[in-house]
Amino acid sequence: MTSAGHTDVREPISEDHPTCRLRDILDRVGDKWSVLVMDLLGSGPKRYSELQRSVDGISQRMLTLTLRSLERDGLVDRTVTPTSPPRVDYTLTEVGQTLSGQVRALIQWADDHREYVARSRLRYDAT
Amino acid sequence: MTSAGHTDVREPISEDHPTCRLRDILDRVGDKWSVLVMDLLGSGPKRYSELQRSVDGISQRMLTLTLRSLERDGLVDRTVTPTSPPRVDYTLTEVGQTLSGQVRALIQWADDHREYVARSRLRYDAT
DNA sequence: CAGAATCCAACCGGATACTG
DNA sequence: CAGTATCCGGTTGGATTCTG
Repeated sequence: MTSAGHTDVREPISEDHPTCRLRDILDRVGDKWSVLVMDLLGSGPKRYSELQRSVDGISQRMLTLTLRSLERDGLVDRTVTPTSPPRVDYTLTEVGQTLSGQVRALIQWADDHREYVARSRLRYDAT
Repeated sequence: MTSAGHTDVREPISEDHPTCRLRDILDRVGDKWSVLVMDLLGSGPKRYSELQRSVDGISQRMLTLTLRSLERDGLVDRTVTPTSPPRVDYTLTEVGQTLSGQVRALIQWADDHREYVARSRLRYDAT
């Protein structure tokens, strides 16, 4: 589109290619902590400390960054109860739940093909 | 399961938690280049140089690493034609195609919610 | 053409310490 | 309790050079 002279080779993927504009969504799904947190929130609202205890190995820093990011994207709601000490609850939004569903489908795929991938790797590594 | 004394708090996510064993699959989906390469291969076999031209901005190093990784997992087939100069074609395997389908579903989700996410971010950043 | 190998800068994320 | 701020080591990936 930008220049002439192409034959039948696909256009290079650039900024306005659909796949690229979806990068941030894919990053989200690929993100270790986001997936784990969304998975936990899928079973109901959780407090900050609850998440920290449940997501094994997550640092305070990463939990906060992950929640902020999910909140920014409208996937998670943050509810502050200004008691003392303060209480903060996190919930999946409706849209967050639909993404969570997609992730679950992906997890299903992985489950269905775990053996296959494992065997492929063994075979490949034997070379 | 490992220790007593829990109330109703979920078990911490550990190595043998399903979500963790699927980490490598999610990493694959979240990987910038893997998704782009699989997307391209979805429309038919491609040569190495063809991929390099089509995937805008990918370095030789990353293209090779990505293809090796996809091949290792049994998602991509590599066919060498030992002419001179050599010719190498890459194709999605059957399993690779099914994953590609999942990714497409995810891309569909992102398409359906792009506006929502964009607006969420604008609102959040305005704070 | 299709890679392999090396080098190095940038980013990521864990650990730690501090706060309203 | 629910964070924020700072430091810093490890990994990632781009640029470059070389090869069958």
